Amino acid sequence: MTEARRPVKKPPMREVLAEAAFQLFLERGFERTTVDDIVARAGVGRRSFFRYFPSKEDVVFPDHERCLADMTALLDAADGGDPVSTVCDAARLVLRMYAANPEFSVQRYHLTREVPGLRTYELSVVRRYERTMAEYLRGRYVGTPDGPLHAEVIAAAVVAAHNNGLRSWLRSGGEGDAEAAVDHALGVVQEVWGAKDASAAGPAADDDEVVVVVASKGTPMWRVVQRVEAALAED
Amino acid sequence: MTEARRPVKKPPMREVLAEAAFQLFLERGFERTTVDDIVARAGVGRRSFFRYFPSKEDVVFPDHERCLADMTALLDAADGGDPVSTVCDAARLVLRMYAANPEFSVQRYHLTREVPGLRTYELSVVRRYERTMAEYLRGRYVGTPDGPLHAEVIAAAVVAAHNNGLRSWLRSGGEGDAEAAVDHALGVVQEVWGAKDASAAGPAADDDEVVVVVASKGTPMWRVVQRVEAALAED
DNA sequence: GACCATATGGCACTCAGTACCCTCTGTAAA
DNA sequence: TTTACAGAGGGTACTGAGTGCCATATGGTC
Repeated sequence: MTEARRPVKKPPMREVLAEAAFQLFLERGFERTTVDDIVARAGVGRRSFFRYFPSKEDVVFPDHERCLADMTALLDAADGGDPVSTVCDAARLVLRMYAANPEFSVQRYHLTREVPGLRTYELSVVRRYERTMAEYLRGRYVGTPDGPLHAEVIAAAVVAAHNNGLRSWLRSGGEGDAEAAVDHALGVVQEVWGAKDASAAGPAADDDEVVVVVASKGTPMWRVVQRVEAALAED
Repeated sequence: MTEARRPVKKPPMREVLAEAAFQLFLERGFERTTVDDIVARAGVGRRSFFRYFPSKEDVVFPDHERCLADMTALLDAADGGDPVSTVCDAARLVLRMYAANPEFSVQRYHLTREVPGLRTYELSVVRRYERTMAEYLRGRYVGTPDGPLHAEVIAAAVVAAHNNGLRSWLRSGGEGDAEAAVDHALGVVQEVWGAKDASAAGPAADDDEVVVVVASKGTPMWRVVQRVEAALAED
């Protein structure tokens, strides 16, 4: 058996296409760039483009498919623990994908803001993350009253919080601390919906321990929640 | 030529097109129906279709544009009161639009479930409602810490809750009580995020009144919230 | 009648996406 | 070596959505 060494001869066509497409999108805009323009710059046949990307929009989000798979794997592997906390970890997976390529993410952000077709496409991508999280939560909440409802509301809240933190980082040009922004945003959701990490924080406090909260009537609920949360967090 | 007699009452072309299109979508499916099929059945020119509907998908959601305008008007006219409660009222506006034509809504629901293109389009529509609500909340939360974040999270939660109630009604074939389903779902969100209607429930309780809640550590936050809320609601 | 605005139809065009078939190249079996 | 095979990429023609432009009604006004 003669094994021929195989030095990587060509850069993968997928990357060549994505690179050429992104350059053109930045130069002329998404809508004024045709698929023929892309394949011309990439020096390949038109048919090849659609072999690697099912649509022109897909080339703008080349890594989401893998990230969604990662999230599914993370949730499948998650055992016990606060469901909301687990889902927040799943959201952080998406953030890290963005943070891995700051300049690309920022450019894509501006591109997506301007092109309605890309905004819509991004929505469908985000929706898949949300559904994945909601599915996981639904499994964790079986038997509890309004389990599916809670699952969907919490997933939506987590996604909204994540996106808020992510966008504020993207608006800053990728300069600030993305993790911190998202952690803070997710914290707001966890304060309200999370079971608090009592069960995960070492020896759980006795169930007999109690906290007392005093509030005046009419206080906005999330203020009450913040105080309750603070009280429950005390050690 | 000499055929000058035309007592046609001029049924609005928009409705004629929407009717013809929906019939065909139910008969052959959305993707196997071309715009040419639609205009042929409607007996009008192809160009007229795109005059009334910017895309083939739009004809499936002919009333959302008006509903969005209604929601904007409602929020513009809203004064004072609990912001979350106001936004929930805005969501109920959408529900009532669906409930006004149960059979149409149910058929459209099944159509949308099956056709990816329609699902994506619906996402973009829902997103516009969500942004409208978030925009309103952002205005109401100016000056409060993390106002924009709260605005987006609450809007997302309200939309998710609304859609949960709406979908459960649609799945039932439009038989049950849509308002009740959505009210219950929105109630879950309001329990957590709402300021409770103390300021809107007649003579507000004195700010000096207090409630005391006792909870064991590790209690899921929303259980705590339910009890706090119940306590705050007492008269 | 002439005049004007609006509504509609017709036609041609661009471009995304698909189906089908071709070539090329490297590999394994005869 | 020849043959057979497989997989990557190229080429062509087609469908169908959406747009621009222009011609043609229709209805109202002076």
